[in-house]
Amino acid sequence: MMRKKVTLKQIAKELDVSISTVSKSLKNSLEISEDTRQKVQAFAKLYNYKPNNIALSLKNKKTKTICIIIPEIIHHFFATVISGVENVANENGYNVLVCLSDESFDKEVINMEMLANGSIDGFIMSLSKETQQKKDFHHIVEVINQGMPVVMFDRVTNDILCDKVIIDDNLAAFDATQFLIDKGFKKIALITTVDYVSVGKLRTEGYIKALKNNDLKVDENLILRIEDTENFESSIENLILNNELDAIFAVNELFAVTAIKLARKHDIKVPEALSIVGFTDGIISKYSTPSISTVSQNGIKMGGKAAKMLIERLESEEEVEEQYKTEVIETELVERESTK
Amino acid sequence: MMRKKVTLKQIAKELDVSISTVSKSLKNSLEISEDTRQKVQAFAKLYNYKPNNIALSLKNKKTKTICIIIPEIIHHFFATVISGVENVANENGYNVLVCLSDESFDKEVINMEMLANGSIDGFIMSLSKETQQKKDFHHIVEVINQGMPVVMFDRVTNDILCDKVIIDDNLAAFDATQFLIDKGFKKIALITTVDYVSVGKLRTEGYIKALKNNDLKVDENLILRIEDTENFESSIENLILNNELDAIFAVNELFAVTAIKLARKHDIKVPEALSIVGFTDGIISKYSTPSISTVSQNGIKMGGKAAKMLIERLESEEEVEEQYKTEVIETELVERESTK
DNA sequence: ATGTCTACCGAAAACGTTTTCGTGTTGAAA
DNA sequence: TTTCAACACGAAAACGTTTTCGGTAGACAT
Repeated sequence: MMRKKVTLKQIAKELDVSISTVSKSLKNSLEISEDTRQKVQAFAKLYNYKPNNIALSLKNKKTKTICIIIPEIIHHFFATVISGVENVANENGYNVLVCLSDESFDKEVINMEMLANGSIDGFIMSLSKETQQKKDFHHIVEVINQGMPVVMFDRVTNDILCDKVIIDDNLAAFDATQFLIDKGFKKIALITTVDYVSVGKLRTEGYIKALKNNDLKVDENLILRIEDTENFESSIENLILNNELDAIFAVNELFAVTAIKLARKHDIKVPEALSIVGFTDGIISKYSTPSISTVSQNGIKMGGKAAKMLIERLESEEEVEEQYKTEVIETELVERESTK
Repeated sequence: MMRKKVTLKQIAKELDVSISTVSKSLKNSLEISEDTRQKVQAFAKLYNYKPNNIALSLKNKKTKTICIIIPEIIHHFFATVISGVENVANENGYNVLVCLSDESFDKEVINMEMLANGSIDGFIMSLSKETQQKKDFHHIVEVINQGMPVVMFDRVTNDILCDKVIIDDNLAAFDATQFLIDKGFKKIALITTVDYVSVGKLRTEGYIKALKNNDLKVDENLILRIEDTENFESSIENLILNNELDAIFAVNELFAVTAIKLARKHDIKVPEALSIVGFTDGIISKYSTPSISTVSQNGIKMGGKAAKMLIERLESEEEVEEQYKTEVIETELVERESTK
């Protein structure tokens, strides 16, 4: 019952023809007589012959596999990106290798070096926090210099020339803040990350720009920058208690939902007494109570676009080079129950 | 600046030695003189030589890659499983290819056939709903018969002999129901899936067993079986309104959180007037308000175990065969705010 | 008999490794 | 001087393909 995979060589031997003949027959080459072709094809079908992908990869110098490196798969946003990548990759006959950097620089480097040796045709990646902090991108540069295309998404850097797909974090944050201002709120706090996280920094800038644009003064006391390792609950609690806030703009779901929880803890009603806007339209925003108004970044679309760009570069054959593009995926403010 | 990967052949030519000599030198073979070794190694380092993985795969008939096929990556539980798989895979030098079946039988088949031709060393998979419904497992049987190991997890089937890792869905549901009974609740409803979803069926059985065990009668009106495509909100709403329920046991997070939302809509307070227990400890349960008491199935552990079993089989060399094991991962009832 | 054309097929190279086996050179022992 | 081991290295096969380039046989015309 246990039938190992059959190879061209075995078929050739069995049928007493050459390997070439078998190969050509299976490809319906006209070089081979009708008779022989039929015979070979019948035999191949009987034994369920399928060409060995590895051998093909070696010959073609193409693996039809792309790798996506992300910091965390647990984050809903990254999961949707993978989903988007997988979709268009599959449509184009590519497989997707998933690597998790775990926000670690070393893991990112190891993964890239390990795979840049023929295993895959190209990378799609979002930088780990540690990499963004160190600003060390040599591993990426090296890969690109070897001629392997890289597409970066979401957490990108200007220090690397390659295709990118991002959202306009600055604008999205600007719009979200403006949305709160338009509702008449004056004291609008910001819960953000430390500045080395590229998207956090951009969103902070957007927030500030919106305030200035409306002649509201920027109060540093209302800006809470949260370190990654920090236990941030008490910081947020203080922010809420020490200021009579009208609204909060949080740069991710977790910060937003935590703010809601802590507000409720102190009997501050959301949205009646405090409005909250988050960032990233994930599970939390949709199912929390109240559900959270948030900036939706379409991960599926981002992943799909990134995959499309990568595959186009892979198949455009030979280096149109230096025509790197940065695609901006539009965001959308979805209004839910946490704002009034 | 653009330096393509260097091969043994190129090094050999450059240094005017044979390919064999280069290969052996890099492996520090004693066959080669100290002098030559140094020379070759220096040159290789200079040109950043790394062996080509594809060539190695072809030679060794091992790719050091395993594939995990899941129905959906968006589901938090599956994301955690991937995370677990990735961890132990990486520790053992394996890469992880992720395929999404999208709950579709055809995609599952295509993916497996596509990859079973040398691209990977083994599969870890959870069945798609459609596959479970059709009960057609020929693609999996074929792969196994080719000698490629398969580990199934979570959504498994008795029709296939292979390693498996599951939770005791029946027992977990039993315990959850018993937990509600112990609190003195009599009218306990069940929100579950249709029976062809293996885990849904098992959980339903556990619920029934617990009721019977406590001499509570099983009321079919209190059992809501939800079709996949169905818009289930109104069904749940009816369930809640037409019965004076004490508690609800839901077989997944989504059902649980929806029940909470609908109860609140009709001013039924959770947990004061209605207690709710869910299944799967994901984002929703943790961050919903009230947070949801739920059966936690440790996805990381499940994925890790599955990967471990697969890798052990891959490396145990040659068919200890037919010693298939089924590992049961223990679950845990985490008590939160949705029960009193 | 010679030449040419076509139909059909096989040998071999190539992709990049690893490994077995052989071979030539050296120096020392007999 | 002969013999033999030790040493250093290379040739070649193998993994499974695809593809180019010949080559042979027969048919037909000259």
